[in-house]
Amino acid sequence: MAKKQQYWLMKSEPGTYSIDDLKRDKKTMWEGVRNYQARNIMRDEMKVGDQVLFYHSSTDPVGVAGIAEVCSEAYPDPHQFDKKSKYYDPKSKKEDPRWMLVDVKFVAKLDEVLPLPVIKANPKLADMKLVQKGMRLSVQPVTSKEWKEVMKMVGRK
DNA sequence: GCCAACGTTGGC
DNA sequence: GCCAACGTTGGC
Repeated sequence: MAKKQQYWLMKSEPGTYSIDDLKRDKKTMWEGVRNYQARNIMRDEMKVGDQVLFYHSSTDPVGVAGIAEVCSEAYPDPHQFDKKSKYYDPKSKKEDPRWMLVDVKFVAKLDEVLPLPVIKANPKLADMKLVQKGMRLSVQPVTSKEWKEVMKMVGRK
């Protein structure tokens, strides 16, 4: 069976890690996710080759800043065992890690951020998880329809 | 910086 | 297992 192309949206505060950082690094561990739903998506659903909208939160302007691609299977977030890390989790055991992550690689930086209000103003994107009230998940699914519409809006095929 | 919405923790 | 208190997220 042919593998179906999957799409996601991942949020990051550019002060912590921006699309420019990813462009420089080429590839990064998506560390520090401490939310079970987001973890479950990374652990159970993400596949190498999945396409990712790289979203900048808590900044100006807020919105989609670039495109990335999942480039590893899920594995334990090493920071959860590092006492000095702010992502340290004393309740996580080496033999039973609580937090998983994937690696993500740089694909493209948008010429301009696609701002959240513009996304909200597009009726075709009204069902996007991102624009739902109270939606705070930092890793969330995007449908192929939504992906295509976003690509159209940013002038990519 | 504010605050609404949500998730997690812990007492009972 | 309930739920109040607390912490975090994230838009504005």
